[in-house]
Amino acid sequence: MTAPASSETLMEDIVGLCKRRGFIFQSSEIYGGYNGFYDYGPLGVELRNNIKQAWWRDMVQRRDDIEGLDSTIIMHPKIWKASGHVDGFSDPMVDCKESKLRYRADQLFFAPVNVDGETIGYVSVVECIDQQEVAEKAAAEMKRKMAKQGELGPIVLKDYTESKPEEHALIPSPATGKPGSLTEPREFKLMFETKVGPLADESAVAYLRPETAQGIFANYKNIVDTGRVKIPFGIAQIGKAFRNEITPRNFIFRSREFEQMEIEYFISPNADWKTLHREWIDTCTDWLVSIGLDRDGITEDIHPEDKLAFYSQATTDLMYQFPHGEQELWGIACRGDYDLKQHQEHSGKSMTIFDEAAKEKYVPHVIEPSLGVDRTLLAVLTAAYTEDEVPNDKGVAEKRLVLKFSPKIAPYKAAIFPLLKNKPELVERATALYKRLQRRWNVFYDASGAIGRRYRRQDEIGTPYGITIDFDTIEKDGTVTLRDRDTCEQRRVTEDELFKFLEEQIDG
RNA sequence: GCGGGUAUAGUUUAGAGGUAAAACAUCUGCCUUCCACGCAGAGGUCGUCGGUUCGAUUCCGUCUACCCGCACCA
Repeated sequence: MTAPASSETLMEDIVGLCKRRGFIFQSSEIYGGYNGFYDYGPLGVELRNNIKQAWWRDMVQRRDDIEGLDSTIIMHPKIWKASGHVDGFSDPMVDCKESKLRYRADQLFFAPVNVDGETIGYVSVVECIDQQEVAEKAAAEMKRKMAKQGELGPIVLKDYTESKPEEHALIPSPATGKPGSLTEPREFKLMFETKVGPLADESAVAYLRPETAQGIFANYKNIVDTGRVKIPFGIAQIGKAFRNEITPRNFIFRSREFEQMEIEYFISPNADWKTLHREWIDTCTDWLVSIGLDRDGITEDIHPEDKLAFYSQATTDLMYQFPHGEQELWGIACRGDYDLKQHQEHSGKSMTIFDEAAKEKYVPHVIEPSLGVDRTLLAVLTAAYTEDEVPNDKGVAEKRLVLKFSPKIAPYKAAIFPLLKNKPELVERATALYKRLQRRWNVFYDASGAIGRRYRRQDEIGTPYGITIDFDTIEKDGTVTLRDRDTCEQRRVTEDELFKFLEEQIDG
């Protein structure tokens, strides 16, 4: 009867619901919107905060081996030099206007073809293992086609970033083999730049962080020196990060301003990192299930060794079935000692730690579980979005839209209703209960309209429980009705039972 | 960035070269003893800028945003 959203839920349904109910708005909407930026409305900010709080509680506060951190968004530019982001995060790109293909300029190679010292044309090739061979074959082919006699000169491949402007019109596109369709190399800076201090010259250039991880590495020494930490231990951080994505797409899945929840978990270089990696993958999966994702919807994508980033020993992504397809949700990477070694080298400060248990000194290796808040929120919305049918007062089945959030992360935990608005004794009793509950949880009070309509409204924003004050409450035993969002079933409970129940469901 | 499509109330849509309509939602009032009840009221410079025209929300162009594909995503 119920169809868990996942694949058959259209992104548009979720976007529409988010707008209609005040979860997520497009940034700067009154000025026509701003590509890649989103704002969180009254319900969205509650959901988002609840996700972050659940993560912080489970990963930091309820663990003995992880410390928290909150570092700045703008840090010393040398950090990004050391991490490799300044060099690696801005790639000049070249487009082929004819084939619509795009190449990274440093992966597109070309060479002039010389016959008896005369340049008869150019060949180009996309970076590959046998690129020299491919280029030489193309050059020989060109010589043959042009029916040139003479000695073919050596083919010296250079990448496109080394090309001279006058050569651009002569270099063919690898896709078409014809010259003239390639654009000038254009820089796509993936880090946002700003200037720090009153002087706006080059020396003042600083970056908005493209990840929170480097703030952790930069503070590693501080925490080792002050935190009484012992290997293995982790440092966790939640914070905004910024990437000037070429194409932000798919709602909040890829945006230019986003928030990360990252842990750097430091281990001995001699540790069995494969086992520890596996443990982290399981911990992360369990956590996603605990906030309401379907375990069957989570799959593991193990990056093949030859495709790994240069710093990585192993990476496994937890994938989730989003409305736009199965996509990366949580990356769990074994980064070795690359980052700490880089900072040790660039800063000149020792990043070694003395391992009391093993009586040895080393730069620890690190496992990095890195999760996006916004992606998690989208996954939670996807998992929660459900259309089912419930009978109305005439017994006819009617469509119902319900967000089945886990009580832990639901924006409102419960809604309190007086059965009727025009009976002061009901309103008074309901208001009193509302005030009591509000001291502890984010709850909602609603007196207007038919009771059924009020239930449905709460269903659509994912409030797990409805509490109704009726005539039995004030005339008989003081019990209230507790209505379950997912089953629509009701039962009578005393106020004490109510508090105990909510405590178990929400804080448990 | 490229190609294609779209843009009308909070949402989903209708509409005609002559200053706009429906359903649902929202808010207010009345009514209502448990799953979208009923009645009365409230809301729009038709995405932006420009052009054609006596007159443009409608036709044309620019920009912006969104959707689909390609490419990109250390």
